[in-house]
Amino acid sequence: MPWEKAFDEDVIVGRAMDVFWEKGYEPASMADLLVATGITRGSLYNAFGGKEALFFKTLEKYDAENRRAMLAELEAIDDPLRAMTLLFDSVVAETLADPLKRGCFLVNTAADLATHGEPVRALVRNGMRELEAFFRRCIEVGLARGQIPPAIEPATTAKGLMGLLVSIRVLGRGVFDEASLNTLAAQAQRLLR
Amino acid sequence: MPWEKAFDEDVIVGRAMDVFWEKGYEPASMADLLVATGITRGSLYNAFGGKEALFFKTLEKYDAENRRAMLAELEAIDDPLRAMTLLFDSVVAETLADPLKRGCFLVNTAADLATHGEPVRALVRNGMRELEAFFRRCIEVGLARGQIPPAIEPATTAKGLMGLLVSIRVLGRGVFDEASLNTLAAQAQRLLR
DNA sequence: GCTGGTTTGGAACATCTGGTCTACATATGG
DNA sequence: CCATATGTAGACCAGATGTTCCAAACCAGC
Repeated sequence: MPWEKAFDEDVIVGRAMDVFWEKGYEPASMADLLVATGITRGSLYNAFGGKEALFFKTLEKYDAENRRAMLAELEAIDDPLRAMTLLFDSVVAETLADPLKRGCFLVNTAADLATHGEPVRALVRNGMRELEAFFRRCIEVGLARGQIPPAIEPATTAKGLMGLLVSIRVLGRGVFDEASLNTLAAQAQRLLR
Repeated sequence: MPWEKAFDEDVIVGRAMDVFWEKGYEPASMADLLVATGITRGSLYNAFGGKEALFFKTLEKYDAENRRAMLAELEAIDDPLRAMTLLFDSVVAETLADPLKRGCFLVNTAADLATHGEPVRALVRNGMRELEAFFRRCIEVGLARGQIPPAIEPATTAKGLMGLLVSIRVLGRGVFDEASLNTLAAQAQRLLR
């Protein structure tokens, strides 16, 4: 009896993601979302429930397609030092390449956590925890292979690297120029020596 | 012929600052601002011109009373290493002490720069530049006094320290716990060795 | 004690907010 | 081929948004 939807939910979530990513939660209006997605109010509320629920879905999608996907790619690299360097370089390159200076959707949301409810907070915390865990694993492997000096502590250094990565994403939104962002990435290397 | 205002502009800006600091620009409504300041619409528009202009004034006040004031205090300390350590420890302590987890008004605004016009962007950039300059001066003095290894480059290391400080302020808003924030501060020390 | 320029309080405004509701379209199961 | 369950379109809603406006209150100088 049902009936096949006239749109692909995932495509709609993707378009809504662009809006939230660029503007943030509050400044993104329903009108913006309707124009960007191309569907009508009725369909949007029927399919997603409302602005907040849609936001959560967009954040989930971003987390899966950007953070998760990138970390998965990097995990596949056998050289942990190279993987970490590549992560920093990719993020800097991505930052410079985006004329809209949207930064990282996850980090933007983290900087604005007070606005959101527990589900969003949990998603952000989890994403960050996994990023930290990625760094820790890389360092541990690097230590085991003798690529990293034994004095380096995996857990604490991982937090430091994560901090620098977060700062690249924040300061990349209009405070720092290209040279300064590259300097930040280089400072991350120093934490591994 | 004029007539003395019934309120102290600076006090009003201070109260408005609390609202913007806690909620951010967009989510802070005029109604919020009127309640918090205790003045009426007419007075607010007459005295400040509007929401955007008022926001700018609150940011200026924050910059002067928090960032500027703190850096001035720290400049007065003769030991540059101690000054930098104190800065990190103070920021961590401040972060932990605030139950509202408001973070740093300047950093919050930086993470959200796209929302704002050139005046705000310039103010944020300037504040950040001065923070970086503070670190650089500290490092230079530390080098001259032999407290810091000669291999340390002042300009690049200053950017790294700034990055870690920014990340403490961002992640302190609900992502990291006390131990992790202290770890971040400790990682900053490692950039000076 | 006027008078002139300001400030104040608050009503009024147009627009926009996110959200609901209903009439209609559509495809599947019987 | 009809009944039904679901999806769509978009009118509609109440309330909030930032802003404007103006009469009344006010103080300083004449």
